[in-house]
Amino acid sequence: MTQQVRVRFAPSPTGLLHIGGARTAIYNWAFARRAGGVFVLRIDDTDPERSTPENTEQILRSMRWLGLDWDEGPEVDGAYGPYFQMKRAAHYAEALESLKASGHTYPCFCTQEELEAKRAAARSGESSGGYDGTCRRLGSDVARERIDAGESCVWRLAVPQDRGEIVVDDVVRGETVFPAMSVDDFVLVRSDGTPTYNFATVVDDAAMAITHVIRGDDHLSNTPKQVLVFEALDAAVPQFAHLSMILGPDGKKLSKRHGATSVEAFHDEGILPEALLNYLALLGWSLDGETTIISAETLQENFALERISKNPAIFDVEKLEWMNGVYIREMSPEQLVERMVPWLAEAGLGTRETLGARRAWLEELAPLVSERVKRMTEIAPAVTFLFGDAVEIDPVAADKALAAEGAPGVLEAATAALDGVTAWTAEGIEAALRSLPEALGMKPKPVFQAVRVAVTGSLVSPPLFESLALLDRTVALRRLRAAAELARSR
RNA sequence: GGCCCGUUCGUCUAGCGGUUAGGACACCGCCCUCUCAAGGCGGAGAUCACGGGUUCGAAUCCCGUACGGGCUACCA
Repeated sequence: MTQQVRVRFAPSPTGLLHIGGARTAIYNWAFARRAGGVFVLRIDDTDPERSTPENTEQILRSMRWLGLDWDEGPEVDGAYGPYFQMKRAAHYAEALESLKASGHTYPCFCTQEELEAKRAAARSGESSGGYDGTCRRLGSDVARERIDAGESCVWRLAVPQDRGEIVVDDVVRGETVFPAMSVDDFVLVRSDGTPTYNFATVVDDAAMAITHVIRGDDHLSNTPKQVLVFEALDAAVPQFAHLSMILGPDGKKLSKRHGATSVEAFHDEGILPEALLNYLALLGWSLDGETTIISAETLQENFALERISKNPAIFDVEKLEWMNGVYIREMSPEQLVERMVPWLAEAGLGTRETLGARRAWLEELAPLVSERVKRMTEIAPAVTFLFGDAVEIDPVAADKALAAEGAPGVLEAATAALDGVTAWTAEGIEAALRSLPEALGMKPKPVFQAVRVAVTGSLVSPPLFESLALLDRTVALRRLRAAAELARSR
């Protein structure tokens, strides 16, 4: 019998969903989908100091934006809830009781100061570090008395003395062996009664019947501890898969220093969710070594833990941008318009309503910009000249194209030619302007550059004829005349 | 310090005993061209971290070393 695959992504709401967490979530999600299993979202909010509801909201929003839907978790009821650790106190209490009954835990009365002293001694001396077991030797009667006397204590795991080696079966790393000696009697429950991470995680993973734990590399060293807790609880140990870290361009752990690291920041900076998902999926996993563009569907159908790479990966924004450009170019005009309207509105080029009323016009504009932008944020600046009457002419562009020899004549000729165009379409406009260079005895480039600067205000723009066609003829002519005036005055 | 993990073009990776070490981003050149892009074609770029083994044969297996990283909390 094969049991149902159940995986979980367990972010801590002490911050936003960042790139590393997002990738972990993607892998868990894809793995669950591929296996026809269940993807659980659990909020590990056991740090009351730093956890906030805003962060939780933010995380949920980022997950949804990326298209990572969960089967159980916040706002999605399931049979294994609640899905906030803060609401699971009863489970931890119950687990602690069972550990007390089986003798796998003991109370420790050592103070912070004593522990600090022990640690300092251990560092300078020989001992292997970790808790020295003072309270483990106390004897249950004495312990009982001190608890009854109201002395506060933590509960530590009594690591079996004869455990030998702990073998962690990791799909990514292979079998990793830890000497049980290297695991000390760590704290399960704090003196205030709250569980520590290594305890809560295991209690929940066991209670939620998690079959595969896919998480960051930084937890690999915690795994032997957790294996011991699973064993003490007499629970099945899940299959593990530890993912390498994502690093910044300098090879150091990714942080704010490296710029945007939260999923939300990428959204704000014009990255599409499908591109981020694609990029992250391939940062540490590969379909075949050839494929670079992969859809969420393909990912769900092909993701395999076995193809996760072991080495840490450096986050390369340039490649992400390239990928984002690919997705922008792949969109149909209708799709692109749908997606770019909010960005245009935000840039002040209209409201969603006024822009919505110009759908057909926007759909003609879309293909003109789609192949020259990498991020959604670049669209508005590239098409601003198509909105409004006048255009602001870039001084450098004016110097280069308008102050050039013959510019006034070019602009006058262009004005006349366009004035006579019968069909105001890209084709009609091109037909009218094509013959201009020859008629003026000039090379094509300076002629079209002068017109471009006059109409778009810039030396760089979408194709001239198509752009003109999207402008009102009167607006275009007015701009040409204004530029001619400007050119003459130079 | 102890215990773990990692190391193939600048970057992401393919490779799982025999390959001219493949692909993608970035870079360079050419073509296309009204600018910028996009696209097409081509190029440069990896003594597979280093040193020992095993083997007829090693990027691939084993052992060291170096470098990088993680854990070693009443953080997660």
